[in-house]
Amino acid sequence: MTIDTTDLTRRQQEILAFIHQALEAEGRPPTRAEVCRAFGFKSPNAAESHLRALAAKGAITLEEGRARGIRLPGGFPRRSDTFHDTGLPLIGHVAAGNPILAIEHVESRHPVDPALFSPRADYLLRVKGLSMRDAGILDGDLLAIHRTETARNGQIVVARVRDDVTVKTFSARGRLVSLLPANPDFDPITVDTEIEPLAIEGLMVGLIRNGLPN
Amino acid sequence: MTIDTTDLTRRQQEILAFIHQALEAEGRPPTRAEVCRAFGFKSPNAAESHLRALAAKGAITLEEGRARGIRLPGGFPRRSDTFHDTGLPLIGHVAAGNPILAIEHVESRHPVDPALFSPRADYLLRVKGLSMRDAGILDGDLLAIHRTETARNGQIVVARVRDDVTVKTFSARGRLVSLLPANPDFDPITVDTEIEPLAIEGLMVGLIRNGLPN
DNA sequence: GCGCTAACTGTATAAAATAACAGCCAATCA
DNA sequence: TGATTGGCTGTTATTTTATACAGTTAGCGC
Repeated sequence: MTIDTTDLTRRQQEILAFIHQALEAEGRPPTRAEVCRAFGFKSPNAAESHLRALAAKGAITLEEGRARGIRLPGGFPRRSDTFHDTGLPLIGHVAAGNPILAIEHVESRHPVDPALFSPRADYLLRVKGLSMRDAGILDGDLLAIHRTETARNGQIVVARVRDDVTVKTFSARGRLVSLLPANPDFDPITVDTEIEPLAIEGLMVGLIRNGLPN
Repeated sequence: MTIDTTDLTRRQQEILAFIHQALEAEGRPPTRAEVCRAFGFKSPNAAESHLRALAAKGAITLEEGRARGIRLPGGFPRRSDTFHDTGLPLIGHVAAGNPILAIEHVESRHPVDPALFSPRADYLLRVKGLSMRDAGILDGDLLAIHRTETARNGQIVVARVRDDVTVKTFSARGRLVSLLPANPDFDPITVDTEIEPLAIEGLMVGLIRNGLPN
């Protein structure tokens, strides 16, 4: 019994791909809220109706009343095949307001083993600018990012503040969170998390630079 | 890196086994309530305290405030063996006087596609020290090296001077060759090539950093 | 234009799940 | 003997998550 994905809409295919990716990266299915965050939906019902549609077409099954009750028919995919032949997705231009992992943003795939990094890398992000220069992160570098929503002080994170995505050093003191650049030419960003939302998109777990020095 | 299960109690091992089993069978970690049902506990706190104990011993990690937030450390089942034959050799301690690519020095192999870099990488070299800090090369980084014996000014090279191997920026003026650090705390090395032999071992074509900052 | 569907926003609420607090009992160890 | 630890019961507050209901907008076929 195979799934016929030809009758899935483009968007539904993206949602399905995200579910696979979440299973791969997190080891468990996403919640409705996590789907919303990934795609930038503002209503949980957007995710809900997509999941219903996928379930109606047999692409997934939904367990009623259970947290993370999304299941893939034919069992849980082997943790290896999905990324193995394809490598890590390189996320390109992260346009403001857009979900970081939307398929449209996958610029290419790089033949890098996610297990090269620990915790494992979920995707690559191309750095623009020199705001983390003194941390050895230069313009054009690829950052290996592990998807997570929590961070500890001193870790370098991908953070989203009001539809703006940046890479900075994380530093929290109570409800105040500072995003520190590693370059005196740039100013820290401080956010009161009870006033402005701050979302951690991921944790830098590695770096890849390719090319000769300019 | 394996988890030392010898310091887990019998009951804790049973709980851990159940978590593995749930992940295998359901494709997601169990909730406290599901642990209770599986073991016949009448209080969710029974499961909670077992999970806390397992987390304290490093057998699992717990994500705070997340449904089914149990994770197995190290991401998931390791499969670093896959790329073993295909990856790039990582050259360890480059003993003075020895050819850099002697088999004895191959510390390990890293699952990296040589074609990720251009020109293609032939091996990886682990950087020691901070003499190239301002070029974004930090202590512990892996440099992707393309074997060549020639270099142009401004390129970062692996050079051997009198049985000493270093990574520096190449700069030639006539018969004088300077190896320039990218850190004001270090001094350039200048060599008169008609007096002292200087050998270029290779050209830096990329960089890989894995691990969290600090 | 009309009905239909996909793809959402926005609001609300109940159920599921986490996580804290206060205990009890038996075994082990100093 | 007292202190500590593992392994639980019982209760409850709070957060997370699922899911229902009521809309909006845009495109597509007729």
